[in-house]
Amino acid sequence: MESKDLRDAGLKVTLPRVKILELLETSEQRHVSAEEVFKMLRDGGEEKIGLATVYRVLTQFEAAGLVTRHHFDGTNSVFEIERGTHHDHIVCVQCGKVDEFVDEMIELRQKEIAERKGYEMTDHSLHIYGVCGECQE
Amino acid sequence: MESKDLRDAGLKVTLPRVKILELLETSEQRHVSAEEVFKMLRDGGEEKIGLATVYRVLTQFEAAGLVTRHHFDGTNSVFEIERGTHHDHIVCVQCGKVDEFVDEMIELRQKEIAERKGYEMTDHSLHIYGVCGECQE
DNA sequence: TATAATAGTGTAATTAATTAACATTTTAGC
DNA sequence: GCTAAAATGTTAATTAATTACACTATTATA
Repeated sequence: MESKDLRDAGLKVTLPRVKILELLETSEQRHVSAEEVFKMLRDGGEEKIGLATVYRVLTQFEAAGLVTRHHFDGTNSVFEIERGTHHDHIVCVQCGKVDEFVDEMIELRQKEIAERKGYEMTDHSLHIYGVCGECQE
Repeated sequence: MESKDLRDAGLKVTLPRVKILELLETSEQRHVSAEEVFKMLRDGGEEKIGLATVYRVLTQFEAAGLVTRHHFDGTNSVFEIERGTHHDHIVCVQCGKVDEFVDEMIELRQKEIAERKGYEMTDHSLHIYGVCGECQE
């Protein structure tokens, strides 16, 4: 039930928020841009929700830890619903498909590097770009 | 001599290109945005070079392999002159300072991960975000 | 359940980064 | 030096994202 998650996040339960959260939870694509969310809402018959609201809601969700924002390559941000487990991404440069992975060794090395350089690490982002199996033909 | 590099890259030798390349080679900051390049040119007395030219030239340099484009966090792209050696970045979230590092272990693991997932790796980007020593006070 | 206080929304306008159009200028090879 | 092809500067257009603001909906509480 999405209303629970919203309330827990200290957000009022409103139609746009419920619909967007629902959409993020059920979407085929796990990584969607604000524009895409907007279009998907439209396609789902939700015609009254404005684009600005989508941006606002996604930003609030990010602040509340419900979603994570990624800047894959350049253009626009994509959002991903939070499932508690940290992971990095591997993105197909042809079709845009996104896979996920975790590598404890890499995680550890990063912490060490930050420390060695005198930084207090707050975050990191690792993206591998490549051509996925299907696009290799 | 910059003209040599430009010619080798198959680009005509023009004043904007020479100036921009020179600037990238001598700048204190190794990572600069197009706007910053533009301002630096202005400050250096080069008042006729337009912002659009700066963007164009930087994009051409990128295509020619003379510079690398990075998308640190969201907003705008920054460019870095190519020095042959690959490296990743650690960015201070307070002051924007950028340090560099290389870790062979991480490099290797990434290749393995891409392979395991069936991708032909073309590139990768690893950014560690944190608070640098100076900003920790 | 009614209601006031507060927060959220939609529309339209705005900003910031980047790109495109196009007339003019410059470069490189002859 | 001359000419074709490429590059530039100015200005306008795009794109992603944010803001202003009047209006509406939610929720705690009576």
